[in-house]
Amino acid sequence: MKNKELSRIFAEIADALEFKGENRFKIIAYRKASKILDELTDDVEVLARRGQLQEIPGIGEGIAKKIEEYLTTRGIKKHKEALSGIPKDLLKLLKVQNLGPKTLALAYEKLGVKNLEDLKRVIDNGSMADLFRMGRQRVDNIKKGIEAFVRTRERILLYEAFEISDEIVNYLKTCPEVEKVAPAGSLRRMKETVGDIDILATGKDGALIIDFFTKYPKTDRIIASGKTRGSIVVRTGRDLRQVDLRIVQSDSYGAALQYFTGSKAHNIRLRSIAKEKGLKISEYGVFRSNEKIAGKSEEEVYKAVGLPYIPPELRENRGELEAALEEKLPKLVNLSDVKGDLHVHSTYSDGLSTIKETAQHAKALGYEYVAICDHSKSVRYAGGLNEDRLKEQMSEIEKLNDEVKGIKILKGIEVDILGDGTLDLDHELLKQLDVVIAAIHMGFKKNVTERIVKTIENSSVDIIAHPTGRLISTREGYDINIDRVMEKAEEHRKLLELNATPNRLDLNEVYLRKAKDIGVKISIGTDAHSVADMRWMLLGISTARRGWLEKRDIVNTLSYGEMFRRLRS
DNA sequence: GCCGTTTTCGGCCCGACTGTTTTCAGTCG
Repeated sequence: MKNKELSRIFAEIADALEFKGENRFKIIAYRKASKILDELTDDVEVLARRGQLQEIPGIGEGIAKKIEEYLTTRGIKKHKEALSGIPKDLLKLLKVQNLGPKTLALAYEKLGVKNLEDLKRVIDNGSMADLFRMGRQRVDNIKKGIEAFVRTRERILLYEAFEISDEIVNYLKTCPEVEKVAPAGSLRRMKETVGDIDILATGKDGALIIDFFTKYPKTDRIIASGKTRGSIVVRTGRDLRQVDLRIVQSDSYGAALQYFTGSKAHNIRLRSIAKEKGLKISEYGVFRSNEKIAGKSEEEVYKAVGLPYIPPELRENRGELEAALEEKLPKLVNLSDVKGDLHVHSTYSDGLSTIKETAQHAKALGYEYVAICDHSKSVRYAGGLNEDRLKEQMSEIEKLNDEVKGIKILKGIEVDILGDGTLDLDHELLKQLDVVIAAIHMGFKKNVTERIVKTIENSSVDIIAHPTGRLISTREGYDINIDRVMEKAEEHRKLLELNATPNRLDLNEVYLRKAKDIGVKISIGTDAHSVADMRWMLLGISTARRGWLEKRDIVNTLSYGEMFRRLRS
């Protein structure tokens, strides 16, 4: 698929045009096209062949032609033209905080800055500060931006962001001026990775709260501090991470929460809808001329615009506003709908908790069942089970099922898919298990689609684990034809896993939505290697919600009996 | 560059903070 390549090219065009001071709406259009292509599950080449490119909202005549140009000539003239006269590494510097396109262009034209090294040099030798409208302070801010640019990873995993934000939220709760405080931003939307951490608070004296905020013990430095907004950089282990706090009065809480939760694209679209109705939305409320008509709660804000409440996980401008207008929003699955975890490891392979501990923990979580799915023998580094060890485990589970009441322990395995698409444990033995999850852990580049298809056709298999094999921000995932896998899974009524491990979340939200459209059911498993990891179910459910999934799309929301019938059907 | 039951031209969300300025540009979210 050429989707990602094209996405990158349009992002580069946007950056280049921004640097050159082009019309900003044109830049927005290219950015939007880049995002669309990045999230598109259909092959852009197929759409182009069918002449359907312009059916995608945000792709018009100009961009469609450029996509076609790329597909036939392997290049885009506009891309080359936009980048011409710009040194290769210069645009990367747009990611440096406090250094925008205008300033960068000035530094390039007047001082010949071509890359990070040049930028550091002109800052240190003082020539940067002599530029028009610059000065010591602005240069100093750019210098801090460079430090962050070098030291901060782009985005962190959702659960890491949670840990940071929880601590700061709890700190803020100790401030007497603070009334309400809650995380917002991509964290509240439960996006798989989070950039900056956004927190919203209400209180009468904003300046006092911001001052308290900036005194947070792990503050590395203060970026901004005013009456309604503060911004600090906190030290989190080896990394630095920006945290923004916004303060509003409590009668604007809903409007502010809505606004700061985003996404940006969702808000822009929402405000356009409001504008069409003669309304104006800001973080302070919904206004008709100068009269405030809503703002206390998010429900109130959406209602004022004539919409039902839209859950944060859906707010990405991926059709949720249209669905809301038509009263067709999905009834999203909730954590409380989950009746069991279908992928947990034990001390038999590389897990840290015993089967008994796992069962008791599952019971405490309110589950009806938990599936013990340890690795199979070819995953040597994880102490995978051979046939004999698996039989031992099966009889222990049978014993424990008599001993531990109120929870069903399922006999399972995470069996390895070998290079030729066969499994590494005996077929007859697998047939005796309750749950068979099949997974690829080796040979990521070798005929992956064919191996998975063959596995789906294997009657002893119930679930395909982490179907794309991606590791968030470290590994791309297998070269896989996901359409073919989903169609086969649907045909054979097999389940695809939503693996809830923080750096997997595989299937991702985009593929989950596709699975739902195709009619493939999903099994959420935490892949827990200790009872504490079982809390990751929340990440799984959040990702499912971001993929528009409802209770009926997920098998482990079924009661034990129903779930078991579904596996055996 | 995209888009259109008021438009094929003229819009395109809205506001805070900072630093450099005597009224605003740049950056960010």
